[in-house]
Amino acid sequence: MPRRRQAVTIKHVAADAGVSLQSVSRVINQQPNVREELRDRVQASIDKLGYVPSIAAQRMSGSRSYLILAINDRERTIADWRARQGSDWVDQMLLGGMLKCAELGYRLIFELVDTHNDHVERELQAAIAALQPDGVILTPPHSDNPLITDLLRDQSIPFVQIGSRGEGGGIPIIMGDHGAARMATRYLIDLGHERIGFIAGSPEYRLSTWRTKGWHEEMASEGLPVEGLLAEGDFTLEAGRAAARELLSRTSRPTAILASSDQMAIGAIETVREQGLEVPRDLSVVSFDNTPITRSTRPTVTAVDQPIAETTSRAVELLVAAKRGEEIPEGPINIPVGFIVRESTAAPPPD
Amino acid sequence: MPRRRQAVTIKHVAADAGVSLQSVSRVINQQPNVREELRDRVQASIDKLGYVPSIAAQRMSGSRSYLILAINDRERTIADWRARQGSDWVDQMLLGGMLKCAELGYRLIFELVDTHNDHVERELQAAIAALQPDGVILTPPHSDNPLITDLLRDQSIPFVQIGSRGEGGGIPIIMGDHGAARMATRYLIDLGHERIGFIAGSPEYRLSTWRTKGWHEEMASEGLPVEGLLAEGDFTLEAGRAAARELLSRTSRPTAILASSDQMAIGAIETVREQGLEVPRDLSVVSFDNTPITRSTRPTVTAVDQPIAETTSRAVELLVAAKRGEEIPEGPINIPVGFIVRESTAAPPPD
DNA sequence: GTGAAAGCGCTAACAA
DNA sequence: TTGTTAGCGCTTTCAC
Repeated sequence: MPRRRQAVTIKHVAADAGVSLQSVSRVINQQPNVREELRDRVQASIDKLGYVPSIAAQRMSGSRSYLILAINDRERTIADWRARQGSDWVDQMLLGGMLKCAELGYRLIFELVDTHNDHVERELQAAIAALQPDGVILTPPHSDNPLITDLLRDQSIPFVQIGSRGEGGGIPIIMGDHGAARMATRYLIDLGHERIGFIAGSPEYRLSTWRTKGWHEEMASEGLPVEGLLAEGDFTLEAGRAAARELLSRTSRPTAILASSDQMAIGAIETVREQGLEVPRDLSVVSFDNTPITRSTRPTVTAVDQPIAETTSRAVELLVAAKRGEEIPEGPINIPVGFIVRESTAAPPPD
Repeated sequence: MPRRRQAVTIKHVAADAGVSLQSVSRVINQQPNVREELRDRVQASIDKLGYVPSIAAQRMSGSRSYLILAINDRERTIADWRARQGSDWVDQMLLGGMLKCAELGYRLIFELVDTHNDHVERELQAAIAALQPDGVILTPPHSDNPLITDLLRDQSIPFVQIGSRGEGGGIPIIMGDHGAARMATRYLIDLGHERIGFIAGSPEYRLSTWRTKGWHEEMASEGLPVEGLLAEGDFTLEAGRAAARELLSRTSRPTAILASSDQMAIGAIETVREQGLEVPRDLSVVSFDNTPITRSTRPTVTAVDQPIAETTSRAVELLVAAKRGEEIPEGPINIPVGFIVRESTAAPPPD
């Protein structure tokens, strides 16, 4: 392989425009103190030669790499990809993140990091050392991992903590989990349900607690009981089945179930069906996530929509703003969720 | 923002091990002419200090960037992401590509490029100039775009053409479209079908032609007619509906339909149903792709499985091998497809 | 087998 | 407002 050099460098542009390297650099970086005439001349040369700065070189000398690193949990992500069950979390992150990055002249690099590894830090550190990103986007369950947040804070790399209230020193963004759980519970209450079961997600994810709390509060606000109506799962289909079996075995069985993931909701629906009941006639089901599968099952599933694309887009914006030294709003940023009513919910059966 | 420097550089390692920068570089790059004793000593320092080379610096001086660029069609990809219909093409590419890259010490960068743009070259050129990738993975419909292949060839950047027979000068990889279409057609013939309709994909994709040819040949091999049994679509659900309407309007209506995408198959199923027919009782349907949705519709869809992850994985291997100057096999590499039988196929109805 | 020197493309700091 | 200088971290010569 021949050693490949940049086809058009800043030198070519400088020569073509008859100015110094510095002036070209200033134009590229939209810095002040450049006369308009000179700026135009340089820009013309850039366009003419089709010059694009090498991010490697920019990173080498300057303080920016124009790279944003988005971190996801390796095990879980690969499992989702392999399962091919239509979880589009990654796609939605790319949708929001890549487009916003492109808009701002950045590039999104997607990385997998293993939470359940003693070497989380080493792994992350390696990615950081290799890429020198200008910012990092953390997703659950990494968002609140102190090994990770400490590392980033120590190196003063701006980072966003998605699904975190922000104890780690990063910029916290949440997708209204608490409010969403209340909203979904309220929807079921308004349909006439009184015994509403809740299948929580794994406690490793903070949002699990927030959602549980939201459900709990909304129930309490109506004076409805929650005793025996809470089960826990790990977001998987199988967990949904098990949790549903548990909830249905109670003497006073729920007429509705709110599940912390689409997969758990679908597992629950299957279990309900196995017990000779019908959704939504005998029991309503609402899920969290709103992945594509909610639209193709029978019945289709009423779901809380996680605004992942918008959240990631916002995350990129915030990181770039932080890098530029702009003001970042105080406190967790809350991206409002959606609620999509489909076929899996109805009024409870008459007693 | 403070100017952030590499925490541990090659200098630190060199100092720690008491050798020259050069020797450290040689160890990192596994070059010959290093005594084992020295190699071990350097490696120990690397591990101790947690040193990871900066790819920016590597790229600056050397000939490698350790970056592989995967190019997808912008418009189509974003439309898929927005539609949230569960297409997991991107995920499968990442699954195969990222894991193989990680294994080989590379990094996969995912990029979107607009085919229907006069500036394809500019866009691609910009990505190349900015990132200086060691290799590029082209996916349809980019794979055979001469604007793109010429550009890459001129710059002697190794590239893989997925879904191409390789006229562009890159490494061609195909996912057995021709054989897969024959196989699927054969499956239907063996079930007893004689009038098998085919919904082709848009001709912009070469694989559309290959599949059509495969179907045609298999039909011919049995002496079965194809007249009035071919319709064309653009892979979308709506196109599937339209194509199915067309096929069903023919005097001698098919008893089975082979569609070039899952979405078109589902569109076809909906149309079939609207006409008062039932799948698979009155008409069988087979699709190409095997995206998650095939498993959650009613009936579930029998499908040709596109081995996207494996293909991408292989693509990365080949690019790295090419970069190393290793021998690349002649002729298109064919990754075998799978065939998943589900509920949408059965014997044809009695006359 | 090992080390020293030059330079990749760009920007920060300073000088003019 | 503009240009000059000195590196960034690494690899490629080319000496030894």
